[in-house]
Amino acid sequence: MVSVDVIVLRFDPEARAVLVGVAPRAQEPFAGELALPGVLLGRGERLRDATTRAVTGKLGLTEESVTATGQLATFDEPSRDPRGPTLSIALWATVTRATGDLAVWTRLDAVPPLAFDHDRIVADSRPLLADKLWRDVPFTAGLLGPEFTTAQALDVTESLTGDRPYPANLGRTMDRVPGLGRTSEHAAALPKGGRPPLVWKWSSEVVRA
Amino acid sequence: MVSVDVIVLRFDPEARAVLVGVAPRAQEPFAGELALPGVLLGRGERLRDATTRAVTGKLGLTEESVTATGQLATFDEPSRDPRGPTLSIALWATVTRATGDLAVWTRLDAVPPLAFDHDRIVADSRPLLADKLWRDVPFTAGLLGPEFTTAQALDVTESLTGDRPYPANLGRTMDRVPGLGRTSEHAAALPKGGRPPLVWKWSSEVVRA
DNA sequence: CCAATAGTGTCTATCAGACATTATAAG
DNA sequence: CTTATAATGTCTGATAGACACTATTGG
Repeated sequence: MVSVDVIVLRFDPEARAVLVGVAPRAQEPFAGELALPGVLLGRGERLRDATTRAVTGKLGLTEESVTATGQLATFDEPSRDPRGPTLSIALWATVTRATGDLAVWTRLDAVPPLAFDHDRIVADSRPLLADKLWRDVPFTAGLLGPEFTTAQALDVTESLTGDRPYPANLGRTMDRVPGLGRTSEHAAALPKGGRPPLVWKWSSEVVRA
Repeated sequence: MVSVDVIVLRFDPEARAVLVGVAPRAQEPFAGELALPGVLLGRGERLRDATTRAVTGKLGLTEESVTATGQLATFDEPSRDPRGPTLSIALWATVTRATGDLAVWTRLDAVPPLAFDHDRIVADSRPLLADKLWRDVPFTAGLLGPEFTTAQALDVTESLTGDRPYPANLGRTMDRVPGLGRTSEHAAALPKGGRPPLVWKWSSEVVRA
């Protein structure tokens, strides 16, 4: 018995934070409690397919809203599922907002208690996710989307690593990310005033338009 | 069906290189061909236990010769096993020389063609292993043993990363590894002359004496 | 002494961290 | 002009890379 449990991440520009998608469980065990979206891996099924199946089935998102996926680690505690010993392969998925969204979105830095050993999965995975930012291009592009502002990049970095870098330093980091470049465009003016932030874009090889 | 395939590593001071333990397969498919030691994961079995089972069963080493283990990645290509779709969880194990050794030891930088998708597992895992050296303490200590010389540290680094660092620079790296320290001891004199190398040791919290 | 090996001091380039200063917007 | 936000120039300290020089052994 192998289950696939997914840490679904989305950047919310309004909340200025990275959110994790969880959902109340429909069945026992832990019925009604919040849990990471997970499915049992089918025979011969690819991990990538099981990941989108979990995201669409348990969170109600569409297949197109999944922008990137990847592996995290495997959890093998035999007592992690009260129904019997199961292996859990933890994966990440980055998604965009979609219609039919049934998920409960919680800030990555304040995930509520979850069913099974999902608290542990989230806790163990956080440093792995923080490490991917600006290093793993599909992850970073999936999370931030095809274009974004410096201010949003700061928010995402703060959500994942726990502290906010200086803008000048983050700019240097981003200049070294392959496929990412500054544009001369400025984003729309802010509601409360202030200088409009610069827009960054991925080259066409990295993200499909 | 979940199989556990292990990259078994041992440092050979005579060969001055890191070696990988493989063994000819006893059964079809791929009978007679070299392969990584692997076993099917039992129901409720821990990955760590399956790893030692593979190392002792397929390579003939003893349980005590396994000094450390850990995860690498999961391979899910459905056609990787001609008997049908299986998942392979790749793990690493560091071992010491043991009596009853049935393994074929090949240099990590010259692994011969292997059965299944094991060539791919080795290729994909190499950068992961190189990354662990001097960063993952159990891995490094398991590979080098409780004490070792600067010259051996250079050999291991060259085997894993592909190039040989300058001794002064590697010394600085090692000074920053928690639990590792220089001693004032010198190793035995070398056969061909030359200054005897310094000995490094792990503190007692890191390795059991 | 010479050949072989190892250890150490130090110069340089690069990078991460930190701020002060300047720029652009709304009210 | 004030408040709010963003961008940039630049100083400092840490680290990685490179290499010359010194040290210790066997023959």
